[in-house]
Amino acid sequence: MSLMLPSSGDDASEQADQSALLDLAGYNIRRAYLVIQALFDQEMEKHDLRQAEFSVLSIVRGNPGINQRALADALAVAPPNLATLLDRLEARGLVARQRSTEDKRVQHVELTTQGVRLYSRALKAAGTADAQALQHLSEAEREQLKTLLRKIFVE
Amino acid sequence: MSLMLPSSGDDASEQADQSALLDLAGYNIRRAYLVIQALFDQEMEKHDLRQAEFSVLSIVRGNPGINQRALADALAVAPPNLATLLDRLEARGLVARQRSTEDKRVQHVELTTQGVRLYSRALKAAGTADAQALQHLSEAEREQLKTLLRKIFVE
DNA sequence: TATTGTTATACTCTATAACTATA
DNA sequence: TATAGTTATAGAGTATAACAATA
Repeated sequence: MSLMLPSSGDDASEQADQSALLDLAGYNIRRAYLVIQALFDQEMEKHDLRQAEFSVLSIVRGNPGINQRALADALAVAPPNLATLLDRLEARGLVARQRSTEDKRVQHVELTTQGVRLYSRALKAAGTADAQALQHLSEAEREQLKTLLRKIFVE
Repeated sequence: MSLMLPSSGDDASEQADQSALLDLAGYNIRRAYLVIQALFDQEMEKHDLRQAEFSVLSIVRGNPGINQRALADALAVAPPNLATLLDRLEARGLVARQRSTEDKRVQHVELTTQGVRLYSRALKAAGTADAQALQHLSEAEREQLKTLLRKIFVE
């Protein structure tokens, strides 16, 4: 369609040829990531949660009493950034930090009752964003997509 | 393996349960994106190119004389950010901006000879990063992955 | 000495407002 | 009035160094 463009590319209504980039898996992943990220953010905004905050709630929900080190590892977040993340979530009454009695350097993190409630609603919202992003894929295709993606990030 | 953890999550060698997040396509895409992005950056570093700069070179290579407006649209980059991107690439002698004679507001962008040469090498490097990220996928799986991803970002 | 968590800081990306020059 | 491109700036996200408390 935009093959053999004359060397002038004036027409703004003309779409640029992206075939070289579309051959790269990395570019396709990035483009899909941007779409689903936007849908996700739109849903999470309703709960005043950012991506990283939702991930914190999710890991803590599935691993009550996890310490900050393990939490930072699971999230691939640097410890200083986790500290400020938790500051905000704690100030909102969604998580609680408790100093370990066995090793006083360690802090255990838990969801508060309010945190559990918000996470439950946020998880539904995340599912909604997912469903929107995947609306053109069959159930089998959705499973296959996840399977293929995991082959990239699981060692 | 980490199912039914006791409510203490002390052991730092223990991996946190991420099953709730792994059910979400968005999380799988993000994790895969982070992996391929790291490999890509590592390859591009050899050519002193950032992701956005590589994309600029690629679009301009396939659309010589494209104007900045169309280029910004294709890249999903805000015009102010494209301006500084092009400043750097132009200062390095990789692209050239030429004011249109028909509409003096418009600038056409082209690769210089040096830009073509660098892009050619960078494209190979991008392929290398791609191959590393996809090393556990068969050729058929790689094609299917791209097909599935495009169903997400093509409207 | 090494580790957990914190503070402070810096760098990159991205987004917006305000400007210019042209149309 | 609207558009192409620019400058300046502000906000996220991310990364590192230096520190305090504890082991």
